[in-house]
Amino acid sequence: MSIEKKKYECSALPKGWQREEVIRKSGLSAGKVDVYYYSPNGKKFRSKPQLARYLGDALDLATFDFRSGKINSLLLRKNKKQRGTQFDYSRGVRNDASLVPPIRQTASIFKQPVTVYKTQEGKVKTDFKHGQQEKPKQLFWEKRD
DNA sequence: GCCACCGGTGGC
DNA sequence: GCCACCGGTGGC
Repeated sequence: MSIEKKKYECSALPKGWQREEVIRKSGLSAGKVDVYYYSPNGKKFRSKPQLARYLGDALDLATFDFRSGKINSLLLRKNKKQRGTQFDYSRGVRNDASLVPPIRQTASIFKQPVTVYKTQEGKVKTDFKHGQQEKPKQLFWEKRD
């Protein structure tokens, strides 16, 4: 059947991430479009908070519009409650700018695989459905040519 | 048991 | 009233 389902690369995200639109075909909400994302290793994401938890500090989603899959600077103003653990990057901090948000989303700036470790910040909510803590994981891959 | 899918609602 | 988010479950 021709259920509209499309899964494409998402340009606003690092290489390998895909965005999918699924149109609901029945029920009261028939016609509504659900948006999902898939990490390079195939994990499915249903919401921006879920994405943010997974990406941690590796990518700043502040201007990322989950629904459209694009960067929308208007989100900066209307931002919801931010965790207190935000770092003020605008001061004269000397950092390796390429590794610290905000990260340019257009280019593949990671020259090597990036591994993110879950740190012991905010307590994760009690979701033990999967029985184990997430292991360190590779979030993106280098483009090969 | 998993997961794709629609329902329900909290927060705006 | 809308809609982002996520709960719950039917169907496999």
